Amino acid sequence: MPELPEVAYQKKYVDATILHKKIVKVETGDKKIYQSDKSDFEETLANNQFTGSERLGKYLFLNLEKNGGLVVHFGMTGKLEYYQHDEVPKYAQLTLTFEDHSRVSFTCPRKFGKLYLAENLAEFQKANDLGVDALALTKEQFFEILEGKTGTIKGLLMNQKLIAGIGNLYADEVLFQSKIHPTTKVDKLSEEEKQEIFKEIEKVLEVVKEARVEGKKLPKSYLTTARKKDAECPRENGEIEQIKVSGRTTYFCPTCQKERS
DNA sequence: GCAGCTGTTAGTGG
DNA sequence: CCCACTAACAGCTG
Repeated sequence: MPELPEVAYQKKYVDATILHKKIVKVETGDKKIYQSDKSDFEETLANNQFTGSERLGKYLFLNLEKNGGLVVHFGMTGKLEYYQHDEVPKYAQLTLTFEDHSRVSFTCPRKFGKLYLAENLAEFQKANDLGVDALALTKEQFFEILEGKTGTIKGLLMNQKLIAGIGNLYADEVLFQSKIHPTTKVDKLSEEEKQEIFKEIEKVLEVVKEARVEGKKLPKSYLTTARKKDAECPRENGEIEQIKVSGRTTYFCPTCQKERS
């Protein structure tokens, strides 16, 4: 459940399910998920309640009535599940029982997720060196971030310290929509190309977020729908290629996205 | 059986 | 310091 659009969906989900209910029981799981002592989480959450939520990049901040809030990072497989029955879902790493007997579990099979306690989101952002949220990014901020960078554009887009919220999938999508080769060095981009990438960051994330939140499919013109070996380019310009960029599997169309010499 | 995967981080090396 | 690459984390899928 990881990149910005999927976390936006989780935000909508918790807003509709777990707010304003008193937490009467806290059950914690594997210590590695918890970024501070489990006892701190138990003490903070018990007899408390969530009053709202905020998203920053791939992180979800669940505001508590007292003592700050709970921050969730979903890793690659984490999600929040709200339910009324007794069986706790498999791979639950945190389960909260509310006064009305309903429950929420943070499940995380691969245990790449993380839970934090924080005073507020701004403090958390600072403490964890997170960049500006990809959907709050202004053109001026984006151009400033690009200034003086020498690495690949894909590596930059995925760097959470610079821009928070874009991962492997949507970095590829933004570059496909912008018709820019993923290994293009940032200092080789023209002003028009930078402008185009900025425009597509906002567009791609809005379109995917809308699709995730409303449970709709992605447009056929999206690379994300053709993200596998031997797939056809959505613009029918040949076969999609797979390479490694910044250590991550990368899909692109060699015809639409020309490599820089 | 084995490789690969929507994420992050530590370590290495250029 | 910046950047690229690798391995590691753990479970599931093809």
